[in-house]
Amino acid sequence: MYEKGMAYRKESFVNWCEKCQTVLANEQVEAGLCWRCGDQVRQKKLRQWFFRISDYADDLLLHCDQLPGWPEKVITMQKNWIGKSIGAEIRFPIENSDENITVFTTRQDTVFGATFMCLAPEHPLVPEFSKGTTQERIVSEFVERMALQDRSTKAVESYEKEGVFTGSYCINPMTRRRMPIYTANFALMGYGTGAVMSVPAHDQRDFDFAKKYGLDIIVVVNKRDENLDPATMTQAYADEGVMVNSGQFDGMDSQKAREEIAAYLEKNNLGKKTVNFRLRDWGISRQRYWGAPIPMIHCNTCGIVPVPEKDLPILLPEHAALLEGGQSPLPSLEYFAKTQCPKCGDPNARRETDTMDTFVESSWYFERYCSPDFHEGMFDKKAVDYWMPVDQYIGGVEHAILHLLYSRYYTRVLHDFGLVRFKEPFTRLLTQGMVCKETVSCPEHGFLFPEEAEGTGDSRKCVKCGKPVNVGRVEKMSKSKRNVIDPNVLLEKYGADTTRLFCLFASPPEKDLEWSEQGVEGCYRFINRVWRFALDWTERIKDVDAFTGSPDELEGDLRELYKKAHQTVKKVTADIEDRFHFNTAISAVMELVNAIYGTDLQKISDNSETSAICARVVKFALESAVLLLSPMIPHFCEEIWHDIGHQRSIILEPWPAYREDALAKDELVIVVQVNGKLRGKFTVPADTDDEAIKERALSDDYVQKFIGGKAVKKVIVVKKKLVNIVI
RNA sequence: GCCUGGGUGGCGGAAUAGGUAGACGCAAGGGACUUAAAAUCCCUUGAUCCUCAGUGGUCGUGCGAGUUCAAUUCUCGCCCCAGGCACCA
Repeated sequence: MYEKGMAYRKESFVNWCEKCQTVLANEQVEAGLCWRCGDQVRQKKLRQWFFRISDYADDLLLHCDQLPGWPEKVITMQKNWIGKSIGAEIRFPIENSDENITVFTTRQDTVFGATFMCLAPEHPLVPEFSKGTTQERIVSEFVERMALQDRSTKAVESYEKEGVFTGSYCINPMTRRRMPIYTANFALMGYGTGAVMSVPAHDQRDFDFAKKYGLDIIVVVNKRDENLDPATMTQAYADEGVMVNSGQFDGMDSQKAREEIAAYLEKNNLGKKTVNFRLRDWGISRQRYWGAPIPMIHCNTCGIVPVPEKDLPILLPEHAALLEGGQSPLPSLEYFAKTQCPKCGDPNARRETDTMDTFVESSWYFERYCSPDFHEGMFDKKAVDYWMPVDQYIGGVEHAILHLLYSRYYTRVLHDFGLVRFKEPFTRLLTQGMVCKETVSCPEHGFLFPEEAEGTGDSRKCVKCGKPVNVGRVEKMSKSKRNVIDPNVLLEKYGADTTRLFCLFASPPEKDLEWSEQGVEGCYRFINRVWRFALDWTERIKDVDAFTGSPDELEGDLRELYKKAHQTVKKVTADIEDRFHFNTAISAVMELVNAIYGTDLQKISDNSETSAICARVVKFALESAVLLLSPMIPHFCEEIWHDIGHQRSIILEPWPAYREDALAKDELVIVVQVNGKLRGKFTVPADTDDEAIKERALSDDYVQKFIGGKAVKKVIVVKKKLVNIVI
């Protein structure tokens, strides 16, 4: 990737704790302080490795619409994350200089209204602009203060907008107006060019900023039916409208002006039309011990040299002594860090000691899984050609953006290297909801496992020190927050089948779930219910063939039971195949089992005429239930399967099929509404036509009571379901 | 703050193409069986109102509007909860 320009180094900022001598993750910074030692965290500039994912932004975006097997919400999130916006780059000449500031904007139509400029505090020009001016100290203090602030997107966007004048001016290329240059906390170095042309009349952020610092507001887009007045405006007008105060563009529609102004800028060499992405290049460097080493060598003579392919992979030394504080031991491990330059042979070359973000490995592990024992490269191409792409990928929604986007990107890289034949790694995607639970923490011992808090409810105490615990909000289970449950407790008490059934029955998989063990008893009872029935009937059914004929050969309760079994097969099949909704699949089987219990089988069985057919229908119903349950509670089903007369394992059985002629109901329940309110219901044979149903509904005594002699305005008949009488 | 979801009985959830809200299960209450308990089985269970206790009335799917003969489902506005926001992975 390095040789093809897909991996490169650049400077970027990290959260640095001086006391712990380590880089902190955003979640490890709490209110600007280190979560371990409470020391001030500051932004430190480091030279780090990046992957050029931005080269693939357009392709990743384009193919979002070619993933029909992915949930819509994930597609939307990825599109928004990539954040393609079409706009223009505009160059603003700096006063008393030959240099320009380039900005990116999607609203070049408002350029005539730009009255000041804002640069990100990290922008390299900021110190230059203030140098030698009265603002120099104020600016450097501001920049220094910003360096102490959390600069994550989340934090930056929640700060109150503030900034300081740098002491310099630039010139609006369209109006020749002198624009003060500010540095402001809402300008992001990572987006666009790190500079924002501020148009307070038509951007809320700029409006707030201008009001705060008394900067000029000029209206350049009027509402179509109203003239805006900067003096009375209480908020920015960001919508489309009619151009004013914009020279030759006056009177034009703002949408059209956007095109025209872009063309004008380009023609007059003041800027150009351009596309910008929100997606930033992927920083893969980690200054940590655990992680795959980045296989690069720094040589004093040759510069950066990749480790030759024959020496890959570079393995992490597994027994390094950990250092005081939190820094990685790799740079100080001479046997690891010191190496020979593969190019010039210099024995004093140094290995790169940054390791890779673990997202790198999770971006291609699925390819590796196709040939885990392969030693001649990343993976065996033949195996990958055979197995990949993944037909059905399953993962938590928390991965909807990063992991899934990185995997899509990395697959493209492999594709462009000719290593794989596809661009998209996952054909169908199911994003599971998260299992959530409240967090519990002790003022002294931090986050506690649930079993480390004794007592009940809010009066729980820490088992280590007896102090009352703080019960936090419900959030996704995680190792770091310790709000986790050990499945072994359930496994020991109820066994694997009950535990599996319970987890599947609790809710559909894509939904978040707050963990609770209420209901596990019911699953245990259900399994036992099936077991008892099978046991009761084993002798009568183990040597007969299950009935599989037409329902017309049956009558009464047996016919009903037989149909119910077929209907259940259809429902369960659809629930699992189309929706992955195991909870409703299980309730359908529960209904079938209830129907089996609810049929007076003893009576039918005792009658010598019906006894034989009864055993065969019972066998079909029970077998259907067991087959349908077998993916969910396999051990239990295997055992019953043998008990009721089968030699071969149930896992070798095909999935049950249903008969179309056994699905149709013999009778329909028709609901009657008067003005949309339920007023009655009746049963008709399934082949009754709409007209007859309508007559029956209108003549119903009870319904007539509600019509009360009033004129019927309209009667709506919904096929096989409902009649609504409007009066 | 921005993006994406979600909100239905005491609880988990169902309603798959706008058409009977509450399937299935838990919990609770009552009963049967038992010397007793466990297990099992049966019944009741959204709220509320009623001199006609009924195949009863009214209300009810986070809140407020709207579209429709009909809205948990569609539209708009709001509230709350969760996930993501680029170094948790």
